[in-house]
Amino acid sequence: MAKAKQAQKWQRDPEGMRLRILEAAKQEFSAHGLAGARVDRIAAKAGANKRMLYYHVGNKDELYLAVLEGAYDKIRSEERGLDLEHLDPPEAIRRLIEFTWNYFLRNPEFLSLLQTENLARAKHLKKSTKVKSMHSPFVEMIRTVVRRGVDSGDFQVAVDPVQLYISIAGLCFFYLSNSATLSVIFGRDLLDKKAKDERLAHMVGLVLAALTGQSVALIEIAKAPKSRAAVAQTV
Amino acid sequence: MAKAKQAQKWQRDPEGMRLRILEAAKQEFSAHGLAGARVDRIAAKAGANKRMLYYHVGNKDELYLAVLEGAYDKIRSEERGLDLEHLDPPEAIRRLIEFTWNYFLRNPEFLSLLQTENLARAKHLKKSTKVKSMHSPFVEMIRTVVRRGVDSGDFQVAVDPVQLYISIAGLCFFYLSNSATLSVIFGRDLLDKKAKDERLAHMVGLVLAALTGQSVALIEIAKAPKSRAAVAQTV
DNA sequence: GGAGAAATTAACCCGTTGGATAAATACTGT
DNA sequence: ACAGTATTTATCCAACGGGTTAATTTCTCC
Repeated sequence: MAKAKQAQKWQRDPEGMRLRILEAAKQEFSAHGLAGARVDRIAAKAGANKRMLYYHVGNKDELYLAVLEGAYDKIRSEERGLDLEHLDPPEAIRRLIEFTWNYFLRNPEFLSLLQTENLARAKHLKKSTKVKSMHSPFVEMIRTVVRRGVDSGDFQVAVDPVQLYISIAGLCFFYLSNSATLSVIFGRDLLDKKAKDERLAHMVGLVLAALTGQSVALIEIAKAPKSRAAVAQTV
Repeated sequence: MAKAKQAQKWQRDPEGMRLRILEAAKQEFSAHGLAGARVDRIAAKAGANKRMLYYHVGNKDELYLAVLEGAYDKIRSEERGLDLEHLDPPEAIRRLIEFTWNYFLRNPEFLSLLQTENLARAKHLKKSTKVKSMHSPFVEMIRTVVRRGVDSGDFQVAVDPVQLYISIAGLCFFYLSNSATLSVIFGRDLLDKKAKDERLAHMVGLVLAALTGQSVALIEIAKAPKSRAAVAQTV
């Protein structure tokens, strides 16, 4: 048995163990939801023992909350790196949409976790002390962009930054988190490369057109020849 | 015990029983998800016996699928009554948004069910033969509206009806289905009357502005008199 | 009014699951 | 090298949950 050798690899490594547990838990919770998640599977996936979860993190609920907090922590910290301040307003909005879209694409477990937590009506999140304090300065970042856009004349109207953010997140989130049922309903694969490119173009066009009033590059549906066209068309 | 009397009320009523079971199951599944739902609770809520579920519908999965199909059936049939054909395009879009928004508000279990099913990557829905055939002529309805809008000059650009529908649904869906976590994050109650009114106005403004290019009535944040600032300002 | 089918109930079965107990093993400082 | 602590493992179990078996009641139609 190579067991001995393997075991050696991470014997007595509390930090690493905790991380592996959280990672495995993230996978499990996002794949099966809170009730569907199996503690033993998490343990197995983490190369650990069930008892370890309780030792290092706590019971199932605490484990779940830890995963959730970690997920929020991650996106908030990436958001902080966006520095929309130095872009001209329309470009800043475009970048915000692209970031959100790509983040959701890169982190599908994040979407699942949010869905799971919302099905529970945020019961667990409400208990979190950490998350509340994260209240990212993100909203202010957006508010500033909007204000600058209005001042410069790029935007025709001042939008509530929270509404705008929810709209952008919603456009991205719904498409991705519901792609499974939508694909069945509409009979198209919404996750192939072409479809995703089109979606991004559509969203950027929609939001920018609404803000600037220029339907330039609005919605690209005027499909071109064979290429993914998807491009817009100035009207 | 009034038990005897009560029991009399719906003794031997297969149709009614099936309906009560499905209704109870809808509640349970939307409240707890598939894995979290408890067959016994459904039975109790339906005023039935656990065995009855298996007798009338089948096992837990079949029950779940039946609920899901019922939910889709309901929204599709209501959608058919929209007759957007007789409205001028911008008005038709406004009505579509309002319908979607109100339907989601009136049927929160529908949102939960969709979330649940998407967490399962539509595993069950794919097995449904019924749902696929429902592929509502809804998309065509929207396509027609868009085409008319372009022809009349109301809309500046032709949008893919599926993208448009997903955008509208997404704007409504995300706000409502994620209101629990969003409320925590942003520290506002997103479900009070005022917030909901603002949201509807925002969405209508956003979509219509994008389509027509008229930012008129874009984002209505130009709230009235005494209400708490946060208001917009037409620029 | 009674035979047979349909509907309903009560009781049980048995694998699973979250969690707990206690023992073993590795590491630390002295 | 040894006492004490931190980490890990091997088992156990009581509760629960989905599903089944078999008996009971109610209806229907003759």
